[in-house]
Amino acid sequence: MTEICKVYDEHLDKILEAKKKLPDEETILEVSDFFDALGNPTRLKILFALLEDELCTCDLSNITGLSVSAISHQLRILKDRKIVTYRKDGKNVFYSLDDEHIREILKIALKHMEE
Amino acid sequence: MTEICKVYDEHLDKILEAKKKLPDEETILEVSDFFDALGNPTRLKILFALLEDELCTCDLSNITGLSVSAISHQLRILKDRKIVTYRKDGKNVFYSLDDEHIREILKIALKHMEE
DNA sequence: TGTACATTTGAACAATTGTGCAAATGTTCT
DNA sequence: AGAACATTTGCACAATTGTTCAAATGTACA
Repeated sequence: MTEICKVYDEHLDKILEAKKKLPDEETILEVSDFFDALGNPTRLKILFALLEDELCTCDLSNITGLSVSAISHQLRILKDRKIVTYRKDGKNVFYSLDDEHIREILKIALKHMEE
Repeated sequence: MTEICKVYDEHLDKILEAKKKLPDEETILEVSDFFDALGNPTRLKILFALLEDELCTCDLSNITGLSVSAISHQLRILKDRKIVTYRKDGKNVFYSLDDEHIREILKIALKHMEE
């Protein structure tokens, strides 16, 4: 921090309170990674497609119109961040949403946009 | 798309269904912008701090330990994306969360991390 | 009007990100 | 083993992002 800014006495309580209740750095970074994973059009298309049913890498490439490689790269990010899971079946790898929170958050976000 | 990938007959229905239900490009981009705004540690700190109470730019700089300028840049993004609102009071500008969806989503995300 | 201070803005720069390409790996079937 | 095809991976490169610094703008008050 380079600039200095006077602390108002009457703000002091609120500042201390906010500092105290702020989640710790590690949690902030985790939540940030989570939202960051959702904050990309390709990854969102993947997730919205998976709302219906599990799909393989190739299906997702078809649905999104992006290269299989691009989809695979993005799936890795979603997998690493525990947003999707997968099961292998022969040559195919089927991806699906990891849990109910994802579904819930996607729904709220869509609703948020409509207003 | 350069790579071509054979469409399985038995996947065809699921692909068409998913394509049909996918939100349109514009909506996808809006939702993506929304999550993208939440996917950054500095902006998250701002939002978590605002869960308690409205705060001015200077307060937020204190709480996060970042320069006033950095905070102001990030506040502009949150403001543009309708995630925070503000009211002016003399020399100060007080920011607060724009609506209940934000609060709800932040809470679910925190819960999601704990599991 | 001038001073003090809160906030915003624009330029610049390093760091990160998303994609395609080419090659590697995995799996099934003959 | 070899062919066929789904998937993953590493590299490269353009595009985007977050921060700082310096300057501009806004507001209150003497």
